[in-house]
Amino acid sequence: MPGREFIPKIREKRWNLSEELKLLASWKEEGVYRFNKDSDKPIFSIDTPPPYASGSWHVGAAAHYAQIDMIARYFRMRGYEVLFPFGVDRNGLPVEVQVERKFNIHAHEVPREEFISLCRQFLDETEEDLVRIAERLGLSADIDNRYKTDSPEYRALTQATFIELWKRGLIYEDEKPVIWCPHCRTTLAESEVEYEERETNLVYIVFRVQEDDEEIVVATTRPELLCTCAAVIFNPNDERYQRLKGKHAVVPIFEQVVPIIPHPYAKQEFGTGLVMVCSFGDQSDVRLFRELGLKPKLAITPEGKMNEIAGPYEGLSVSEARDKIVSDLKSRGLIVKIERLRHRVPICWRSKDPIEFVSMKEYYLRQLDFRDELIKLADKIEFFPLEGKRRLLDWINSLSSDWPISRRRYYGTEIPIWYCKNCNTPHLPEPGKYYRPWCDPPPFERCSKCGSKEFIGETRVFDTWMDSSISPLFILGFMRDENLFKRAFPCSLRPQGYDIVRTWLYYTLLRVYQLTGQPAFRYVRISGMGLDEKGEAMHKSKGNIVYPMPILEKYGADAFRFWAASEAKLGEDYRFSESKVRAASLFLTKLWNIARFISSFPMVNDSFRLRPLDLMLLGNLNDLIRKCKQGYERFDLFIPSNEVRYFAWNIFASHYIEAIKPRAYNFENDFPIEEQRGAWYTLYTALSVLLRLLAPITPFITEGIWRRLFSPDSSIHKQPFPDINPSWESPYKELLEPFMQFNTAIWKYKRENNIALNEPLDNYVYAPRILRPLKEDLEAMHRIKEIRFESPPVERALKVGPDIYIAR
RNA sequence: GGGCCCGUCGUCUAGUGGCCUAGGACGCCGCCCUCACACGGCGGAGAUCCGGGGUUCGAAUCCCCGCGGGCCCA
Repeated sequence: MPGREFIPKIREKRWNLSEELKLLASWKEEGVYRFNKDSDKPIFSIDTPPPYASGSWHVGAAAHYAQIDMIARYFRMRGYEVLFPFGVDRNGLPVEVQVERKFNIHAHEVPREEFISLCRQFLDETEEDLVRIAERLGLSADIDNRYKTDSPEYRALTQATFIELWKRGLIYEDEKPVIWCPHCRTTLAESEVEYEERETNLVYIVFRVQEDDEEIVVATTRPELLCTCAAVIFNPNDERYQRLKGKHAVVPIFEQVVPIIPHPYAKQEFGTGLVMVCSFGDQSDVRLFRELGLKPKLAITPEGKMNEIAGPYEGLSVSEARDKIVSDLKSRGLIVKIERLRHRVPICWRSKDPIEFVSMKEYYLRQLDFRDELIKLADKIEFFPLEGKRRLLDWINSLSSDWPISRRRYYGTEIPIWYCKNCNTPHLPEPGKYYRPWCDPPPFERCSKCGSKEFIGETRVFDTWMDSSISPLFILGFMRDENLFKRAFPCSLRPQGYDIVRTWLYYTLLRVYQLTGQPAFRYVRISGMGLDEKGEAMHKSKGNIVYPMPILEKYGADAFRFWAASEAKLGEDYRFSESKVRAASLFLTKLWNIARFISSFPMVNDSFRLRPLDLMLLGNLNDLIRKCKQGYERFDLFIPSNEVRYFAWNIFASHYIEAIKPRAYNFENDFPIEEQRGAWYTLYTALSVLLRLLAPITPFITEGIWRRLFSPDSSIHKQPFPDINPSWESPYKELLEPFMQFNTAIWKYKRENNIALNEPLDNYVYAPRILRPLKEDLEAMHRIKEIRFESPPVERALKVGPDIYIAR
């Protein structure tokens, strides 16, 4: 029985998943991925999105982090010192909303300390969950030293940057109508507003024209705002209402007299074509008031109730007032009709309650002045894919007000200001420490203006994006480690989803530009969203979240990671599919068995001679390296994962390995020993390349094979990424296609004629001349009596493939 | 209402004017334990390239008009 002499060094028939856990432990121990800030290597830094600790990851999010890890690993193999931090975002409204729901409380009804500690507890629990998944995924990030955006160090930096911007005059306080969430009781930024289709009533209300007592009908979705109505408008092209121009309308119930004005905002098809302008039903009301020079009256309190301006409706909630006023109008016969209407309602991104406009004194960060500069700045950053930049520019162009950065909430970074109790002058402390003005003693002796010794601490906190938007500065040591910062800034890569371009990306570019005058990043990678098996977004409320842990336990991190790499073209949404994870694990088994086969032979480095068949493979291996590198460099893992899978399985295993078996075993001594060694050399060389091409994507199994076959003591993750080898280039490269076609043709013929693949083929086979250099290999591989490279005898030849014939 | 993006087998995708009677992977069907692998091999079915019109000797690929989906702004 042949084969006895060659026993595979790898005994197991497949990769054992429990080895993943052992490797995790040994990597940790060996510190394979540790960042050395004193290294001479160029630094590649990644501004990893700090996951928000208010919920666990679903498979889509886990896939995103796995992708980022692959990029980190690639650049490490390319010789960069990779700064791959891991942070957890813990500030802001989202956690407060969750805690309020969980304990059924309202933040403003509980002592502040108590509420904060409930938030912290909640965050600690979910954070633990995130960390477990991150570790199991094999993220080569510095998870143990993870940063938290609510740590004193981080918050001190947020405050320090605020103090800096304050000094530069970029912060101002202003009382004006703000976007307000009555549920969260806080101001919101434009970016925190979402829109949702909802059904409401469109109420047709009778107004009287003051000049001639004519009755006109105005349609509105916000009848409770009648008391703030300041004008009625119609479209300048609307023939029906030209006669009203310059006249005045009397608002029912409240009897205020308002001008009737032609304005293009009024759509002729909407309602009656007459629209009332109130302060404020929506954003366009705000604009119209400004444009028409009207004086706003705000009738809604921060609690979402009507105030004294609403007269008899004072104290009612918005929706109660709406019902009440409709029934009052009805009893006076002032309602013509009520229609159901579906329209887009602006809502709070967290509580999903409709937003209102209330007048509030808030701090603002100037951003409108920076629009042109930011648009120019975007050109200095490379976007992958390019479309991500469009989203950013669209958003910058649509900004209409400065950024309100103060929030009347509790779980956030405190605004570091004390006010003189006597003259109210704001005092800012020295940057560098973490300040809590609502409970800390003021760090001032006396007021710089009036000398008073008493101060009142600010109670508001920052919009959480004030924290998140300095993440690249934080990780690079801004204001804390100037050496590192000088070397590493701008940050190399920002990876993120397209859903937070207008928030995280925009605010980061704005703030980093204001603080440093430079683009925050060299590259921005914008990925798509992970969807469930049906292609729908995963939401807790929808109950369709697929959690990663069970998948990781069942198929292993490598299979999951391979799926994450191979499923989504960069920038496109991707669906989760368990069967594709399983398919990925099948490929890993295939890879394992390729290695197992190769491990039957000794690794050789000399006394070998390559045959054309070997050069054919190696030449194509060069092309593969080229393609993979290009993919990695565009941060697109889809390319290397699919290219390597195809090459390893459908070229290397199916065709090359099958073809060199007779030579690698060489039981009949058909080949000189140097050529046998040539096959061994090629097998190991190809495997080494394939493993290293895949190492960033599937770090576990590649490491497992690497340590068994190549180097027991040193990690594959410390190896250089494969380079093109010029000596592998040869014209034999072109033989690959015809070679595979030839094999397919013979296999098919044998099968159709009930000849086992290992049985001899006692016919002459005619093949295209180009294959002549492979004659001996092909004859041995298929056990063909003889291959001829000439025209076949027409009458007795059976065509089995392109230019391939079998003589009968 | 305006702007931008997208639309290829059931699913994910290749494709950037001729190599496409559209390639691969998963899934599906049939046959086969061939000495690395049955978590394997071989073969098969499966796409009028969203619809319509045009440019061109030639279009999935370029242009126009629809339809559908997404995002942003009104």
